[in-house]
Amino acid sequence: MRLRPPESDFQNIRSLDLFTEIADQHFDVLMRGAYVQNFPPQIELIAEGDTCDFLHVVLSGSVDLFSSWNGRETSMATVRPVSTFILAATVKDAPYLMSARTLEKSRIVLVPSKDVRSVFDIDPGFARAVVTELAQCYRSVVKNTKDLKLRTSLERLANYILRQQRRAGGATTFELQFEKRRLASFLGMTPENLSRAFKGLQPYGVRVEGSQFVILSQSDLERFAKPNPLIDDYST
Amino acid sequence: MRLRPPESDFQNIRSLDLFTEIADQHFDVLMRGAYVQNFPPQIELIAEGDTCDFLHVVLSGSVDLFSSWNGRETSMATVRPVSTFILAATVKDAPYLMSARTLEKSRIVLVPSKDVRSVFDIDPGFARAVVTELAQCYRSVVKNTKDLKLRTSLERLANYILRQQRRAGGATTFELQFEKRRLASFLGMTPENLSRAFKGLQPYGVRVEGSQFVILSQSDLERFAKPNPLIDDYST
DNA sequence: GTGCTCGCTTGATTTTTGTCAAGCCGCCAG
DNA sequence: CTGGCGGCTTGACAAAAATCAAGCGAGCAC
Repeated sequence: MRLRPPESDFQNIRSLDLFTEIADQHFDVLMRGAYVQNFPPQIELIAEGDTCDFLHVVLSGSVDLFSSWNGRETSMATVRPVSTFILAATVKDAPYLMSARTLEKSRIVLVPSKDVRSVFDIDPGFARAVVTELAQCYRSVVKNTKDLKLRTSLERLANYILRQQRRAGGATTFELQFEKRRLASFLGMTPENLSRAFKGLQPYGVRVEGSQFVILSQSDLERFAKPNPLIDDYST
Repeated sequence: MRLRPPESDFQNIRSLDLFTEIADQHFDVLMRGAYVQNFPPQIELIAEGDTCDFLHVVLSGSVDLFSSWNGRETSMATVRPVSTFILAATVKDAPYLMSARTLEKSRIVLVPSKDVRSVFDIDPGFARAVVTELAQCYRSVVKNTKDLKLRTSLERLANYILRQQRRAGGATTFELQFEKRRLASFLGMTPENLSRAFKGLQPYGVRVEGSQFVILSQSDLERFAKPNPLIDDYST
């Protein structure tokens, strides 16, 4: 089942921000120890608390990061191609704080954590990329915390819709990429409340039909949502 | 007002995890560009959205990191000596996501961000320390998010009390280091609800008198709080 | 087709949390 | 001492969110 990554995957991985500045021979070191694997949907890749043996790179498909406590569970983030996850656990050699499961059929590269750490120590370009990526991750979580603590669930949903619209290229119609129950969990609410929240946004020109979102009035929605780059712009 | 750090401060800064592995001459570079300053209480040091010119190091006193949106405000973290803040904005050269204000009279070192970035590129020991520190920060925020999303406010308070107890060396009696209103904000609740939550923990053996916390029954409190290292252990 | 599952929705209800208003109390200036 | 201020608490109430229960409807096995 486990295979060395073929040439075609190399290019995908190499094109990641994390690997653009790495020296060729160091990239080769990482890839020599790496495995690529195809997973079916709904497979638990890692469990929180486990020790961290591999940095994961999602080449295709998508992965849900989630956490549990006392019988409750919450979705923390969705990882889409091409990006990495659990970089922090990798560099700290600490246990995972989140579990991960495939949402759909996914192709994933596993790079041994100790290789990542040793290349970090000898390749300044890679070191800079790791620190930039980590800072990016940190800032994303901080933004998420601000979203959770400063906004009501209706405001979170409104801003989520605006962010997804931006990701979809600004179109007034776009698709939700996963189940509504997962969206509810990500936004910190119950599926029932998400249903009601969709209705609550109708007065601001939002229509939801199945997994299709339609924004009838951009200005009304934005006036209500009050998006802020220091919360909603995930690129900085 | 602005002064180069005197020798006595050097030792404090040098002893930070961030600077133990840095080469002497690189540490000197950072300190040559640095300023040390004493601030009175309640001074806003940085405002979210500002560009990041300095890495901040708290030598004494304490600093509150907080964020605002749409007229609301929430406390994100408290920084105590000796540690740094806004490392992520520094390495990314991106705008601050949080504002910072002194809680009490505080002594703070300001290290120019560009010096931090340039030393990062030439000093592998420092680079490793930066990435470790950032990973630590990231993991702390993830834990905080899990706390917020998986627990009720009463459970958050119970676990907060247990964490503070640990910080205080495990004693059954210890002091809250700041105002209750700030604790309420940090825990994501109103001051009124915090008051009621204190009462709600009385059946589990928690007594609050002024800023004094007394744990009458460790086991009852722990049975209710269900602390978990993947949320409550800030050292890993 | 029928019957089933599963995710989503809806309504009724309870629980939790926030808001508003008032009062208490320690602290400090005058 | 006295008065005022600010933080904390309390109670009554309103809003938000979770829970419970039922029903809908698309997809699928048979």
